[in-house]
Amino acid sequence: MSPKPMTRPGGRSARVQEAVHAAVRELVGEVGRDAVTVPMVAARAGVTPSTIYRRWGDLQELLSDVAVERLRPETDPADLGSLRADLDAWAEQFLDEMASPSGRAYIRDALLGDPDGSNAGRCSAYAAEQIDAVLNRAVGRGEPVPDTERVIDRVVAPIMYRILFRPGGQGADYARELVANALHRS
Amino acid sequence: MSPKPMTRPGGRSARVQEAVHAAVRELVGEVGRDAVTVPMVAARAGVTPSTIYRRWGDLQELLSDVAVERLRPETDPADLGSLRADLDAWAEQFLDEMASPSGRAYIRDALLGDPDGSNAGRCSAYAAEQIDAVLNRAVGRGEPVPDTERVIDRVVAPIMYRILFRPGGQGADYARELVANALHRS
DNA sequence: CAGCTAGAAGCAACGGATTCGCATTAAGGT
DNA sequence: ACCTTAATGCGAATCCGTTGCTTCTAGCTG
Repeated sequence: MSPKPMTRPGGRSARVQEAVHAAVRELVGEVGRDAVTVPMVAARAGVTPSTIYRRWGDLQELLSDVAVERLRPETDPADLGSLRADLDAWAEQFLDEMASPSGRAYIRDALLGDPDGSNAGRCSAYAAEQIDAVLNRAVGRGEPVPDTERVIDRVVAPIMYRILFRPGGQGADYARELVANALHRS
Repeated sequence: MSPKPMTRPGGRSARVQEAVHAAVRELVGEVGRDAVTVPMVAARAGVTPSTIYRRWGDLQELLSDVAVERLRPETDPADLGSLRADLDAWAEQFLDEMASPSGRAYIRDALLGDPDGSNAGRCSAYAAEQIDAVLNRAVGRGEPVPDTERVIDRVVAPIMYRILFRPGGQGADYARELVANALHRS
């Protein structure tokens, strides 16, 4: 949960971290992402700026940290009765959320302050978990299912690539087409 | 070639732009990307910081600008006699270049300081051009070829996704596997 | 070819972000 | 309950980023 290994997770550190995260969320909503500064966050969180610089090192790393938390899915994928329906629904929702202006901003922030790629790795893990849940349900139904990696390569990767490298949104039909390709002769 | 429309392409502006770009390349190599600052670049380029801020607005946009130029492929894809061989070779080289630490850094920088996504769009266009060249050659040979979009979705997107979101490099065999999937029953 | 115009770069000063050393506090273990 | 040490608070010094104004030069016009 913390960007740098927290050797002492107890009370105060956790409180500070939560206060800072909350302050970032509030301020981004109030003054806009580009206007947020470290001293501003520190004041709102009741903390000194040096604390933030020491723990996160950088405004970008802090924003990256917060962005990853907002990219974490809150609910399990819906169960619509079949693998195809579940994947279609999940891919459409994923595309919608990620392609929205705020979604794009969070993705960019998450990648931005992330020298070692660990935050990006967490985003990828979230998607993999959701897909695993869908696939495991399908296995329980006795349906033939593709590999998780295959779904990531065929559905998640193209969606993210287009969002990042090809401004100009894609529709829900594109998501369904990708799902069809992923399930084809699985 | 310039981030903001250059209404006066003549002598001085062009010289300044080239000097600044060269300074960035040198400094990134010398002190590392994270240690580069605008005043540093300005001093090296023999320019005042305000000039850089006015033309690029931001260190990130400047780095993005330089990164895109370094991501531009210098040579056309090799002609090895068959679509499969050409695509294999291209995908392997692409993966190699992009997955290297400096490649990752350039990709991140290109995406980073890019509010409107135009730099990212250029990167995508570079890859599309290279793929088009390979596919057109194959058409000339009478080979059946997949759609460019299909190759992007099946080969380029997974590679970029893994590089960006899954630290922990992929080998050349992964690139070949993706190409095989893209050509399968094309 | 000379003068005009406007865009681009130089200059300087201000405000704020970032860093650093040192004192203080509070976890976690003994 | 005490001790060790990580983590935070505090304040000063530094450097970056920003802005208004001036100067210069490229490109146009007559």
